[in-house]
Amino acid sequence: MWGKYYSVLLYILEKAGLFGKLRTSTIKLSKELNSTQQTISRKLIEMEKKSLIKRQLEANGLILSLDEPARIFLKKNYTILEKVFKKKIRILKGKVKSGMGEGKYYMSLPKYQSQFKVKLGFKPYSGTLNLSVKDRSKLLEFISNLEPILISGFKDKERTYGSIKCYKVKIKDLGGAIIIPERARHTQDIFEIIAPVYLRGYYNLKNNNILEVEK
Amino acid sequence: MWGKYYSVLLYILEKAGLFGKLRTSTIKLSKELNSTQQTISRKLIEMEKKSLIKRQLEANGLILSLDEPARIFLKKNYTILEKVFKKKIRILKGKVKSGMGEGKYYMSLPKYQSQFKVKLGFKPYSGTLNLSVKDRSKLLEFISNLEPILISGFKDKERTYGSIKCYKVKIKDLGGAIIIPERARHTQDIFEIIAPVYLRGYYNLKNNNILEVEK
DNA sequence: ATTACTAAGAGGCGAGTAG
DNA sequence: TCTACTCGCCTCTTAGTAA
Repeated sequence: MWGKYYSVLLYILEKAGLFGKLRTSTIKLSKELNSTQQTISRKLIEMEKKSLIKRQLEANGLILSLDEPARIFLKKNYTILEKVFKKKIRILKGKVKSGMGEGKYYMSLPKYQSQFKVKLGFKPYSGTLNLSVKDRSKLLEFISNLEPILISGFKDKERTYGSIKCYKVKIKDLGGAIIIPERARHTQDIFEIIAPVYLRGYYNLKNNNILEVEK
Repeated sequence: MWGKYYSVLLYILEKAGLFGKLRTSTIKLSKELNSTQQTISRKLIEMEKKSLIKRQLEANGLILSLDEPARIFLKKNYTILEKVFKKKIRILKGKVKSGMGEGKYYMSLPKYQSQFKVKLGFKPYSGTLNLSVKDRSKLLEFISNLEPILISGFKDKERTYGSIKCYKVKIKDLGGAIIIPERARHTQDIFEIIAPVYLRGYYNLKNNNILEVEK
């Protein structure tokens, strides 16, 4: 609806707040918004006509403030964004699945192991537990506001071992981590977790049991 | 920067979340966003080229999801809006000023008095205290997230008495209210408060003393 | 210094329509 | 049905410039 004016509105909001006044000039605005003096001048006039802003000409520039319809418009935008960004998912449910044993192999490599111990604060059991989610987006959303811990990759004579991103989580009463190899097929809906113990044994897990991972 | 695509991005975000997928069609989108099928089709292609979205053609429509740059862009927008809308100002400072005695006259009118008692929960002292702020925007911002309580106006033989908006506040240890007559000169930087007692006497206030009004 | 008009060119929009 | 192309129309942008 007023998308054309959105960047200007947001700029005024940021600099002056909902009710404040902003001393500026069309030249300054054009630089800050990657536009031209002429375009800003015209837009401000249009916005004033549409009651989006109040505009006051001064000797060396102008004074701008938001008008009521713009305040309502921006608030509505905020409400939509807030719904998404404030929703903090605390729990991710996964279904226990069998892996192919690659996890066990990689976890056993000393160059990874030593980093895990230092960066995660525990010495992981030398194997991973595979969990599946309905949709990979669930996993991505869950980790999106977690701090990634980077385990660096390395080379030996034969091949290259990629780096791994870890996200610390709680698994029932244990501290553990979700691990995501940097270059892996990100297509499937399976992720791996590690913990100081053999999780399958420790919690007596069978395939297709549900396990909750918590922030 | 991507203002042109903002409404589409916001729509996908709202319907699918940051990582989710949205089954839709260009026709459906065009209706929801007040545009045309052609324009939406073109925009989606452009957005895909700019890596704003992922776009998957299906037999009867398409599947859309946000791509990383769009997630970052939307998050940045949210952060700016959040700073403004989350900032809850809890205290408003005002400087005590002399009024012209009109406050006392209006507050004494029984048709206002009875409403104050019922709607505010206290019987106000029959006078108002005038406070000035540096800038009226401070006042507007302060009351912007408070619930207005409407005191209706009335007529007698001689004239009309306008309605009044009240906002409950705390004044030190007292419950009181900011009162804003509906049709008053909104130009000046003075507002009035009422309380169950004569505030000037109760707190021994002199002109130009600072008084804090709290939510 | 400013703001803002003019005019020409760039680019977005949408009806018609193909696949 | 659906998506997406073409093309005429129209709006928006911006250099030049007046005030």
